[in-house]
Amino acid sequence: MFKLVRGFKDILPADTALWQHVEGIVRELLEDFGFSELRIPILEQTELFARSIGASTDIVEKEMYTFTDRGGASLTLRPEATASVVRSYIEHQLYAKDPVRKLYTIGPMFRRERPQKGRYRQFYQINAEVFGLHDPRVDAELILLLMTFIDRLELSGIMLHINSLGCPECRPRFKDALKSFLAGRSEQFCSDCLRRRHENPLRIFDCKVPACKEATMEAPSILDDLCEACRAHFENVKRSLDGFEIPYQINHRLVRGLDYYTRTTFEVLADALGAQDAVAGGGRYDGLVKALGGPDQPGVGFAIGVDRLMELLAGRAQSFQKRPHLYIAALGPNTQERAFEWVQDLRKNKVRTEMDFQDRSLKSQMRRANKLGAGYALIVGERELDEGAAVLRNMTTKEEEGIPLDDLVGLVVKKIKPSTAGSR
RNA sequence: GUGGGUGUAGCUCAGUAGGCAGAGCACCGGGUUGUGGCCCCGGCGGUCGAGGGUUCAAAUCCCUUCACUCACCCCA
Repeated sequence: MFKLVRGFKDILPADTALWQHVEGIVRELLEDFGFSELRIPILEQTELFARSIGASTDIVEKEMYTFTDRGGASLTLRPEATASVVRSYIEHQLYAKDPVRKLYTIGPMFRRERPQKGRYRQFYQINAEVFGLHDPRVDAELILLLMTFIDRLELSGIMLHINSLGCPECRPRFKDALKSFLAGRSEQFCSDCLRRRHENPLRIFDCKVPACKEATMEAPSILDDLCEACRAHFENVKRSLDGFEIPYQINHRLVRGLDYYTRTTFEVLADALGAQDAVAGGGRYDGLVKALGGPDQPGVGFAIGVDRLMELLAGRAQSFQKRPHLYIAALGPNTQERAFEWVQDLRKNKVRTEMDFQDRSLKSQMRRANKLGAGYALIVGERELDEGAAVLRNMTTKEEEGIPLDDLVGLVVKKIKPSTAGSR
């Protein structure tokens, strides 16, 4: 028997209605905020990711699905979306007509990590990116969009963390300060941190080992070392968030995994999740467009981890399942033939209709109507054919009434349609 | 890549001094010769993850392997 590839998963019919619902909400919201959808491919040249994410990051070094295609090119299944969006923005010169662009994209990403709760090798992200604007209000607006989305899903136990990572002006300065702080304390850190100290010192703040956490308590904070422009930017973001009345926590230990981030960074954490508790994350990446060969245009964006979001919504899936409006219980071959025609005509009228094809007992058919959650059952056997009227039963009130066969479809549509608005 | 936990019916899981593979749910049928949910009865359904070993006898003991899962790493 064939099985799923490790770390990959099927999203089964029981869950797809919920996925569609969530995607519907976010699409509507994004478009209200002025975003347009961009559909990008799943494959890119490997070099794109090495240049954007950072050649020495774990993602690029050991997690990408990279292969050589038959023409000899090195291609990679995208591990994230921003690089592709930027590539597209540059390649099609979307900035030429208007440098200010708000783009979103939804789709799967691929990273060959060891799977665990909330982490898959193929996972889904909703990405939103804004190009061409330096204004800190744009950062805040993006966060507002994200939190509004979370709000609409009625999630609780959610926290927003924000930080600033500075810019090429002030971050190197801070890195040096941090390095010299760490210099004399190597015995206080775990082996991972000692490695991080060289590769990406900011990552030390991310360590989960209690001793490391404690050892960094007195470490310098990037927020104290920001240059004047970055400080002002961060203050403005906070002021806007306060204006929106969005609660947030300033977390100077918040670090991004990808190299391209500058200034504002943020993460949405959910305490109902396990170790992988970040539902969304993002920030500003002012140098990326230029670094990838485009004009010197700034960018801000975020990614929502859809799989993790779904984990938080688990249990709600059932209420989004589509249920038939009508189940036709037909008894005997003659009535089945008539019923088959009615089913098609009713569907043309947008009445979700099901019937039985197995010539089963009325009891069985009623059971099935009930199981499917049908709003109504239409019962028709030889007796009804003779009398010229079928029985329409309301499955919740149990009320029954005769429906003349000559205009059955029309009458059923009239009878059922008005009440279907709220039914699923 | 590292460490822990778990693999028995479609699902959730019982089942060790080694001795005929079980329950609940789900599914199908019946109780009601034409009316669903509750109840009752019956039925369907398993190479006990895989391979090897010990034994008269292995779901159970031993070895190997695979998968799933949680955590580390890394990250949405």
